[in-house]
Amino acid sequence: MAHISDVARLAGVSSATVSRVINGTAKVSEEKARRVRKAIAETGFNPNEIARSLYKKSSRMIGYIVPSILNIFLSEIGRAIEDEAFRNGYKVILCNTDQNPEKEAAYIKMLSSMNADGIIITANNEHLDEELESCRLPIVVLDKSAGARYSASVQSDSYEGGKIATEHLIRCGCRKIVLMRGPQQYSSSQQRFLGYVDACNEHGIQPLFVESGFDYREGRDGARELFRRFPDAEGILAVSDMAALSLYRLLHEQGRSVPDDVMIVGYDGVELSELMTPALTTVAQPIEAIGRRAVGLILEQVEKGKIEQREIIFPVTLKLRETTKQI
Amino acid sequence: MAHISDVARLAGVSSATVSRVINGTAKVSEEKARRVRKAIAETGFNPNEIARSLYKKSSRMIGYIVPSILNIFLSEIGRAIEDEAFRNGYKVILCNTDQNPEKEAAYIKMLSSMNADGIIITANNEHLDEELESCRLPIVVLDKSAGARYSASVQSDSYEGGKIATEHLIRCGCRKIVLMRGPQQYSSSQQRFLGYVDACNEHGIQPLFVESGFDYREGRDGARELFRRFPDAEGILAVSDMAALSLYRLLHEQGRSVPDDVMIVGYDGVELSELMTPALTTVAQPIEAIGRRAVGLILEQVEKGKIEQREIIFPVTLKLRETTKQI
DNA sequence: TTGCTGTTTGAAATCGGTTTCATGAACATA
DNA sequence: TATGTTCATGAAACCGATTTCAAACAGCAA
Repeated sequence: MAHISDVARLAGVSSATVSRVINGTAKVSEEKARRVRKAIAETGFNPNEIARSLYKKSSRMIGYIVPSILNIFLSEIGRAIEDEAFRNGYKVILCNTDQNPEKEAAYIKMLSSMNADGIIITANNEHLDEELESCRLPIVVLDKSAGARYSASVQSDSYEGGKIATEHLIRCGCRKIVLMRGPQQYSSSQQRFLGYVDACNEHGIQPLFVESGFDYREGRDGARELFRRFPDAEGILAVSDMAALSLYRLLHEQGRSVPDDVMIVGYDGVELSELMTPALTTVAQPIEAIGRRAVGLILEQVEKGKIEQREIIFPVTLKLRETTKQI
Repeated sequence: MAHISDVARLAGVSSATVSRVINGTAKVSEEKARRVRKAIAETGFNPNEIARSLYKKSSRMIGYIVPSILNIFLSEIGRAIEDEAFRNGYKVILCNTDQNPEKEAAYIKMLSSMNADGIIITANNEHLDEELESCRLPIVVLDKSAGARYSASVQSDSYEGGKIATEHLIRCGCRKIVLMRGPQQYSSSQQRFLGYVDACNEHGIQPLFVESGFDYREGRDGARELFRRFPDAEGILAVSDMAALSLYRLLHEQGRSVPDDVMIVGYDGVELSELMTPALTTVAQPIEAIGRRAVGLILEQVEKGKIEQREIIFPVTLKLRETTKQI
């Protein structure tokens, strides 16, 4: 691999001049600039990003820390993050934690020692606060947990999401509506629960719920619990689209028909929700916008050089499809 | 952030000694080692990985280059790669190319300039060969394309996959079997096609096929084409589990019942295949093993310091579920 | 021609680690 | 006691860029 000094020698200039031509950081005579460009082309010089990072104290990397990349919602957000980062000359480090606190801590430490420029994180672990506190990076959380230190949060309106989904089921004629409630350490789960409860109260309906995690497997467990406790549920608010998939499967096994016997509203609005059969009525989050904005906030903080707290909340939309039926 | 020199000063030793204690690269007297460890704890010293990488010419990073992380199969493999990499102290850079040759080239260049230790790639782009050629990194391809330069390939037995899936449909009584054929620049697609054709020929059946890409959307287009050309298909070999999902949806819309009117066999064996309704009969690839092995091969080449060609082929298994029915 | 200003330019310092290499201490051997 | 050997240790070189700073140079006025 050619070094900057090779280019400099070939062009008959100093490496400082080569650096200036590459980065446009100072004026270089047209004559020398031409020679440098020629030498770069001839040697196929590709500046060593590590050396650059060492001096600049920035590696143009953003860490994306998630419990599991198998969570389709998080992977769709990851897709948007990667795209926006790439557009801006940044790379994304994928950090899958399996909800393992040690892995989370290790990744945060690692990102900081790699001069990463920021962290985008979804994690419900209180132990993390300490780690996040000690690292000076801009941190954008996608799930504001109560006391955590972070520079910004990007979310969608979970209260509204819980509320409109519930109201929709009520309009569909459901009276016995059960919420699969997400882990309550996430503020989004709390908000959604509140929206649900408020909608119920406004219509004189008794709020009912079971606890559930977000992924396929946890969703299935949550659904089993739900059927045991509320075998006569008429409408179900799933914790996620993936959980809705598991839920539907269980209903199907029981010979119950959707939406005629039971109605389902999913959450997230992942691509899959539209493609599954039956197509899932769901509360869609603006996934693309969330991912892009998260990156945007990191870059903003990097440019400004200072960390200032921001909270972004996007609106959600209800997608009416085949797992609910309005009368 | 504390530097190694701060630790050295506090412990009353040189930074060389601190480095030796951290890395265990040479003997240090127990007395000094103790002082160093104490100083590290007191300062909260976290070695700068970038500085280390610069000298060592290794950043302990592996690039994972894929057309789209939204492809569940690739994201499940990515999960295994991330896990295995982390176990070995490596990080994974997520490189989503959207099949965009420029993005692919940019990522390869970037990984090489970052002193990455290897690349794991799924890409069908011939233009890439040039880029891959010029970078000295170990490269593991997950889809050996004909002439590309790579150090190793990890795949599963696509010929066998195509064959057993076809034989299964034949055993189920299908005579009119259509293959959704994947892009033929992938050797895996070619092999699967061959397995399909051979199975057909052995049973005196006319091979039929349409072209299709792997993801939801491309799968839906492929499925539409299939129904136009072969409205009376009895059995369909989907190009992927995700395509099978789209396919099922279309059949459902047409009021055709699965498996009674038409049977479907998916491909890949992603988690979703088991959870969708009806559960998908599919040819399962050993996803976990493929991901782990790919990382293993990279690490092997890094240790040996030399690149030697290897080709790994894992066996596939047929998962019998609800979209086919043996008579 | 001299003196002044303003711009190009390269030598050297810098980023923060790791490793080499020379030194000196400790110990064994003659 | 003199000599050889082993081993822990720190100063300095190194990785490959970027940036600082002072010198060289060009342009212009007097």
